[in-house]
Amino acid sequence: MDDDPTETTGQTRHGLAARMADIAALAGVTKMTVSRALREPDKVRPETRERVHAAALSVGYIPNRTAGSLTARMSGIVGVVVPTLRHSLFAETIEGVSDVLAAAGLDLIVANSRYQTGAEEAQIRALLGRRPDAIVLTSLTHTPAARELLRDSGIAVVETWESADEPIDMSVGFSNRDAAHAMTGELIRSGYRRIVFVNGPSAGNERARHRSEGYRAAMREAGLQVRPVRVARDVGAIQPETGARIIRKIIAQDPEVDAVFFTSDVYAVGAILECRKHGIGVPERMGIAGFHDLDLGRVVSPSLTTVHVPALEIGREAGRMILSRLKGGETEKPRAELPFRIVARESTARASDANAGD
Amino acid sequence: MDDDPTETTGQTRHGLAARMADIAALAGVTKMTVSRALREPDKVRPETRERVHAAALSVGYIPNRTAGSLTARMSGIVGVVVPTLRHSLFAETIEGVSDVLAAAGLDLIVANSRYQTGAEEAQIRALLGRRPDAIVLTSLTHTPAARELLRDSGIAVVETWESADEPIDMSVGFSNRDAAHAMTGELIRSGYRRIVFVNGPSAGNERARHRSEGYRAAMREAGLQVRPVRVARDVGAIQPETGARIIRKIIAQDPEVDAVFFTSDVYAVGAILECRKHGIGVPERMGIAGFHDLDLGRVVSPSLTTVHVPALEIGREAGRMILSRLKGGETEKPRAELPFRIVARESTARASDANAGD
DNA sequence: GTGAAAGCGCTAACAG
DNA sequence: CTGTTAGCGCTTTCAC
Repeated sequence: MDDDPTETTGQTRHGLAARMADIAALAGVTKMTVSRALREPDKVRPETRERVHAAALSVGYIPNRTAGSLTARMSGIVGVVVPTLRHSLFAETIEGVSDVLAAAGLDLIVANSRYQTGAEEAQIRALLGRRPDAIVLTSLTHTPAARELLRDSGIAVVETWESADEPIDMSVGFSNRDAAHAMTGELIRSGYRRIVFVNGPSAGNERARHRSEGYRAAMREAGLQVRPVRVARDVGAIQPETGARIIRKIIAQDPEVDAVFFTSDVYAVGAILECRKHGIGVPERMGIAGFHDLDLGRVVSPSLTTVHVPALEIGREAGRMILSRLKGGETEKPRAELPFRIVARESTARASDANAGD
Repeated sequence: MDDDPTETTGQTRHGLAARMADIAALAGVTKMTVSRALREPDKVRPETRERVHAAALSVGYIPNRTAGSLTARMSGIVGVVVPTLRHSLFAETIEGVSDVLAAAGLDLIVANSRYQTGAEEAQIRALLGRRPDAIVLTSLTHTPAARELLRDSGIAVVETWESADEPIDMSVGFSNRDAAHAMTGELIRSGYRRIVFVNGPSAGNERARHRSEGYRAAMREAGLQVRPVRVARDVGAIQPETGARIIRKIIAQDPEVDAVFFTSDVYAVGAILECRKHGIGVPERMGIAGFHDLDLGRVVSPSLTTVHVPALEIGREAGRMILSRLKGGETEKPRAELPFRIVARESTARASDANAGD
């Protein structure tokens, strides 16, 4: 034996206080054998293994992974940065990542950037201090410094939600352009012609740009007039009231509009309620569509037509990418694009389901 | 100088590869001075401090907190166990914890127990391997082993949501009993008399028991007949359909019932939709109330009367408790009970807002 | 199959 | 204000 941790106290330490050396002493082996018995049981003679396990159990020993990480140069930690946890979609993505990684013994450190790229950079820097084996980003945009930090770190990075034009490393998301295109097409097929798209704040936001593009392309392809994209701006969190305000404005300024496609279910639901309040028939007089497939849309009346986004599956796929990079030593930089789904409900179901074509 | 990390390569390492010794060499000081300059700048002469900071910046040095944790015997990590992330309330609580702790430089490891106490115990065990400075529990029940593990660990533990009868350490929640009592009272004041309470699965669930008690007490106090509490059971996640099914059953079996108080907004919303489908007037013929104040309830028609629970504030308070224990070295075991709020909306707003009295 | 030596990168504690 | 010494608790890398 190379050390006797009990020499001063004469007592074996219990629980978290117990060290590997305590177990070694109890089992009459060295730390190294304890380490093996716990992590690579096959490499230890069954009899020894039993003794070690019994000793560990007797004092409730839980190995200190902080110490382990330091030597092994693998922390078993994955960092996840989200703009907020109060948005069920990001929470779902985290749950997806967690599902896959927890099974592999990896722990998740979750940080939220409060929708500020500056804060995101700070969070990434803090995360890197923990020497994570990988980082998952769900935010929209990153500062150049953040990108450089991540690139230089050499660890696995998965950017999610956006299909980044120039990804740092790996990425998994869906096409916002195609989704907006598909939903616009759905509205056209339902007989709407004078369709307005309401976007979120577009400053430095690829997502917003892609969705606008999808809308415009679909309108052009159908030979319909591309109307100016409106921008929803709310103070703080996204609110239904903003959707209500916007649809009021649209109806006042441009009464011939017959459908509005909102970049978020929250706005769309606010718009539906506002229409009902003012006796504006949805879907007859006005079609309304949203984005995200939140629970809200299922419950509002008329129920909301929307785009279902693969939030959970994005998280799972991000987890899988990390695992294969970590375990398999894969050197590829996969970029996955997952399918979205148009969910047609009452808010665009015109009785006269007029066909777009002639 | 006590070491020269560049002796072999002759090169300074960059980014995450850089060690404190590299910075020390660059700045012409020892590691200890670098350590101080970075963590306790006041204890270092300004001139030296500048040199160290410049050196650190020049190679993009980010201190390795894993190593720091090992020596300092403080990991700066807080573990949070939630039953799921797909429930916005738990996500909100995490965000609250994060708000408070991130500002103090603490990182959150989030684990989810999938609503299984066995899994929770496993998650706690895994968490303890990281030697967190504190653990926040949002789950309902814990295995005896989990409680023992936590107690023996000696770290700060905050149990949230439930006001545990016999807390492991600290706790912050609200009174489910009082909340159910208050909502039942609200229904009575609105003129309802034959009120049924629909609970969640009550096996080993204090919360369910407390809510039942609150309902019963309020009914008794008003001299009304306490009706059998029904139990909602759904496979997997809580679903509106279950609420629909239950209200159908209630109306069929006990037609004189004039109000149903559901233990979750999700059930309540399902019930409202079901009533509308069958032309059962809400709130006239049937009052409906929920619990949690989810977004859903604001949007359904008629809008849902519910109990607002302080999810975010619970998280924040948990964070504050941890900080004061960690920083202040407080030795108390605070138990906070935060206020809920009855949110009266249309689903219980009888035109004949009959007074309960005679 | 098991052990001994060495050290991961940092900080506590004390010295000066 | 700065430095020295001595580990934290574990795993890597050879030996045997």
